[in-house]
Amino acid sequence: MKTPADMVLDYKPLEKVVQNPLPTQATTSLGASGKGSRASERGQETRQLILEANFRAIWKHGFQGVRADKVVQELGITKGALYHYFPTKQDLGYAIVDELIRPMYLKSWQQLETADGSSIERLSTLLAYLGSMINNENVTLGCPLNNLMQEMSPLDEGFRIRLSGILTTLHGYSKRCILQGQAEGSIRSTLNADSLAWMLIATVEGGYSMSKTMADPTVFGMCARLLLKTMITV
Amino acid sequence: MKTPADMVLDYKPLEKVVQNPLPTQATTSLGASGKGSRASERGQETRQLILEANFRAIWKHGFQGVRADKVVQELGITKGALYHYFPTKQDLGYAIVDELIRPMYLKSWQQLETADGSSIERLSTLLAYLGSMINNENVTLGCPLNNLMQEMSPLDEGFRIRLSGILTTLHGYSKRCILQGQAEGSIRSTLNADSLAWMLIATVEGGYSMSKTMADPTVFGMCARLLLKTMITV
DNA sequence: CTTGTAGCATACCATTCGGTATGTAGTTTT
DNA sequence: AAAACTACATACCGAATGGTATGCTACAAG
Repeated sequence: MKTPADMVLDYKPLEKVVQNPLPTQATTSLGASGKGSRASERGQETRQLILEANFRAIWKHGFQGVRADKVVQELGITKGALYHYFPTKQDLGYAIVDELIRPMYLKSWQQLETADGSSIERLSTLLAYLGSMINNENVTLGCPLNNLMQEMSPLDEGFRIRLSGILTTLHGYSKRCILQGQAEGSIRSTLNADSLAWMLIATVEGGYSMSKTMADPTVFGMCARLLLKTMITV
Repeated sequence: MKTPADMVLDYKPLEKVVQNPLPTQATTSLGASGKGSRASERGQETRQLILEANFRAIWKHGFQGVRADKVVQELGITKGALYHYFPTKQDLGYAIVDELIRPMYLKSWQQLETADGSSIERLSTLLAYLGSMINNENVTLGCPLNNLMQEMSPLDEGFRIRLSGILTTLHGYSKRCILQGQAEGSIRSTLNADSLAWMLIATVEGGYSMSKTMADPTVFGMCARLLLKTMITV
């Protein structure tokens, strides 16, 4: 019989969150953009292409390593379009965090509260899903959130605030899921829920980090499986 | 009475590993440098200054973000000296990993094998020591090793190999310490030692990462204390 | 004492980076 | 239909980046 800990590596991805990580278009600061007009539709499409291409570039090269004009050039777009939508590179970076990275992570971690099953099952499903995101091609790219945290937190307070906001939200989802699990009796209640929630996120991000540098997707799975095992009531 | 888990935050740093992280000068590629000569002594001193100043700069700005000539300028050294010792920026980066970062981490983690006390005490001491490295001034700088892993692993295989080598060594220390603890009966023997060793490193690095972005040194302590608690025999 | 060489300093250089200024075709508003 | 505005394209620009070329001094070896 399978324990929840065993489930971790059995999981098969059901959704393509990463491929289409945008729930709804965030409202831009354009005050009077026509709502259904052709031009603004095409414009938003271009804007979106710029965002997504630069997201992938940042994933690999880091924010400082990205040359935004070269990135858009490969889309057949020129600097004109780039600086039309994003006056500075910083604006582009903030938009990528707000409109791509944040929704992406909230969507997957929110399932700790909203999905079916027991707390420990939801945790197991999340960890399995996160593990399934890693493959041999992208393993050395690591976790986009973690990458950006490492690079930008000491350099730009705007980035740090945005990223810590995401972490705080993930921590909230995790903590409430853990508390529920402790009430259900599936999670050891001697473990402080607040600390355990931080440790969950830390182990996930750390596991990604290990897999990334070891160029070995299995390291994440080992961490995730063991983390789950240590949480479960003995 | 204090449990090992409580010890984590009680620790007071005994050694200044970071301030003087260099055990012995690594042999350079200089074939025929006089052993005790004045000139080469001064030369090695300059080389060392360049290494350490750039280490600190990389810690904050990342490897790509560092302008090595500006860094040495603040030491009153010019580009001539810099490029005399390090033909390219990459050479400088590799030297910093090999001669500063690697010895620094090996020295602290090796105590998992060499220090006195039970396995769980040595683990507790290490985690406490690592936690004591974080203060309000440097919290947003994070862990130099983790920073470099995140930034450089996907970009430069030379960096990745060096950094994964460090991780492998830390994993070895950890695993043997854990196995010994399981033999002693202080660490839960139902936990796979290999996986647990990875999880230890992942949680440490992840904890640093969380503290860094949250700009809150206590997060690391929460993760470390709880990690220890989940390992101990119940 | 000459010759070589380590240990720098100074000046120069091509490329790149992030950004600006300007033009213009199409679209929307009035 | 005129005016205004959006959505780009093109060309240009100053500063920074990473590096090179050269020269000069002190010391060490032969």
